[in-house]
Amino acid sequence: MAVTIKDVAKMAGVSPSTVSRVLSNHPRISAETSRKVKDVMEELGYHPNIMAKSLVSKTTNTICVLLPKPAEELFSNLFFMELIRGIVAQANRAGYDVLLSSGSSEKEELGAVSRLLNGRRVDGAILLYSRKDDPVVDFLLEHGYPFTLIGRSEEHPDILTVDTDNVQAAYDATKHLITMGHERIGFVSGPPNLVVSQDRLLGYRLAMADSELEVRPEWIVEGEFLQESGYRAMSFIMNLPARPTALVVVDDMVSFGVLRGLHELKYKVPDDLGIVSFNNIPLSELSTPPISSIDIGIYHLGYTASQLLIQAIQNDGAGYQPVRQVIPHRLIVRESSAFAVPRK
Amino acid sequence: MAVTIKDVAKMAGVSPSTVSRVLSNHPRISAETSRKVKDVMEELGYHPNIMAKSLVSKTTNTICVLLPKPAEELFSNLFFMELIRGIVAQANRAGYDVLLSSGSSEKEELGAVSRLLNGRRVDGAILLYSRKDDPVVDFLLEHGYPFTLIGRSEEHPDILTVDTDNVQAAYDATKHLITMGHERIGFVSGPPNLVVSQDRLLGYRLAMADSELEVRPEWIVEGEFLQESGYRAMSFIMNLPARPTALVVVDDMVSFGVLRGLHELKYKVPDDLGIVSFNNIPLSELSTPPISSIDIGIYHLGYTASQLLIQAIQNDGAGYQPVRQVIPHRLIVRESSAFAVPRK
DNA sequence: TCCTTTAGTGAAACCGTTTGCCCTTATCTT
DNA sequence: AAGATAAGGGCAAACGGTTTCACTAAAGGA
Repeated sequence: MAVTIKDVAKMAGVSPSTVSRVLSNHPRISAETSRKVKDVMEELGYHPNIMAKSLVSKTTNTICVLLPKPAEELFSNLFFMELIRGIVAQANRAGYDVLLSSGSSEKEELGAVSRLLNGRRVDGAILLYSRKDDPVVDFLLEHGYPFTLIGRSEEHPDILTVDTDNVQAAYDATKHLITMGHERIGFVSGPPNLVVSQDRLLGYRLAMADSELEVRPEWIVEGEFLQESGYRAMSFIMNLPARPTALVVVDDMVSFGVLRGLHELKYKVPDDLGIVSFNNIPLSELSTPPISSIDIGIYHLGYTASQLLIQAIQNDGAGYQPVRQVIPHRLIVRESSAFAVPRK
Repeated sequence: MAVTIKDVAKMAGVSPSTVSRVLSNHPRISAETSRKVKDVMEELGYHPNIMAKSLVSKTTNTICVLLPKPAEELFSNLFFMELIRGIVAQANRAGYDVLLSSGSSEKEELGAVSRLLNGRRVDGAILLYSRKDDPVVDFLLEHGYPFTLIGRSEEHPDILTVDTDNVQAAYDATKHLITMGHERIGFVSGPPNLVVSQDRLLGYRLAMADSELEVRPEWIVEGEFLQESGYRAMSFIMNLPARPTALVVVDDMVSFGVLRGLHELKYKVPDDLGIVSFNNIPLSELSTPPISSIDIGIYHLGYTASQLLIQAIQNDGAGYQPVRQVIPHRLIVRESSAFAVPRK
């Protein structure tokens, strides 16, 4: 049987309340008593029971990270790993624990959220990315639970979010290729129902328009955030009669697919096709060739999401206003866009 | 104010005890009462308070994953991602939540473990890999907390572990290269104080000995589980007067480093250097060229670790005997070891 | 018909903390 | 010197469940 606050109290010759107050540094405890109690705690190896504490304080010092439904595959993406790493680092620093939760179906997903939040097991949640009409967002909003969304919600512009300026990022990426001498530039996009896909596509279009370059519809290919998509997009694009000399690719994983396909077909990067993509996951610099990528500060994104969530939790009710925080990005130029060899 | 068991009881015209029993499917509740109570729960939107439940049941239905100290870098390794993915999947299936915990220093690490276990916030822990003389292992053992170690402990052979037969795996990898016609084979190892490094090195030696092939000391290079190590190992080895024609590499991430270096120096894989490595992380097939790798079933490893831990928790005390479970591995042959071009 | 089972439920104690309120002393005020 | 104030602690009631025990009513046994 574990040693409780009462055991300490008895041994120190004080009441349980006093021990509790020592624990929370209550001002009305004399230095002497505090000393004495702490000694006893040490001696007995006392550790406060977190559950009991949570029960009465109605706060768990725990947040949860909700892995999106198709987590099974996506989870393999280093992107999420980095995100979680940032979240955990900041949460731990702030004295919070992080619970990981995934559901294999949408129903399960909602069930898990409901169990965790309604069951008062966690104080708030982080959503790793934004889908359209996300029922989880609706649920959280409806119940007034604190949460941070990584990304941007079209339906709910006024919730707590941490995001990249994806339009600008894509603009920058595209401009970079243009600067390197490319004129025929394609775009490999993600699922059209993800806000991030839309934003990046828009940025690409803006940059092309600004430079008065033509954008042919067949140069824009949609897919998933998976390498297979990149592979497919690549074969489609390389078979076009007038094919682009460079590609803006929505995600590094997708670029890996493109790269692999090109390698199989004996094409050279960047000579035959320049590439720049997004996210700059830790492996972007390790591929052959290393991929130029927009660094969106994934770790930082997670770190900030965690920070804001905890702030929201702690100021809940106190007229807390949700924020939309934008994390700056920057282009990392590597070999995949090294120099232009425009072909006519 | 959230709706409690008492509210339900009042509304349903029964006692709280009855509601509680309905919740836990107690056999001695009439179908009629059960029906009635459940309706009321539904109507009121009742959700049991998990903390309260934990307090009295002295069980949290939560396990924690302890990220090793230098997690900051290692965490970027897809290996851990896969592991965690497996752990979470199985835990959730068994009705357990997973808490992620990392400490930036060894002291913090132990503090975290102690807080979580002693504070009764989690029922058990999973250690992601085994270090020599791990103080965390000592702590857990000393207090009798259930835990699973992924890997193998030299000091404590009789604890619950899930592992790969790394000796055999390395043997297989090496034999494969030999079968492909290689005779001069080197080995890029990990930190010497990790059991896994030792075991794999041993397997390599055994295979070489079995085939009566020479192993030159300079063909064995130690490093970290990081790509930089691979890069360094590569440049060292390629500068040897009589260099190997193939390499067994202790981890895929390290192979990426090797690959990158070779690419920079315009060497071809597998023509100039055959490579086979371990773990088969999801990116192994995406590199250029794709890496032959021993698939150790990372996900499965995590899944099993979780499963065994939960078993141990549930049978704790009931004469539970720790197990050492070995997950089978298999070689995935890809381009990096495609066919031998032995050089004299 | 009377006694023992058995099924179904309620009462109350308890899990380990926190905290509002009250009660002592010791220290000031005037 | 006596009432007021302040400082330091203790009591007991929550927090939201679970579980032992006791109780009632119906059923079964002799």
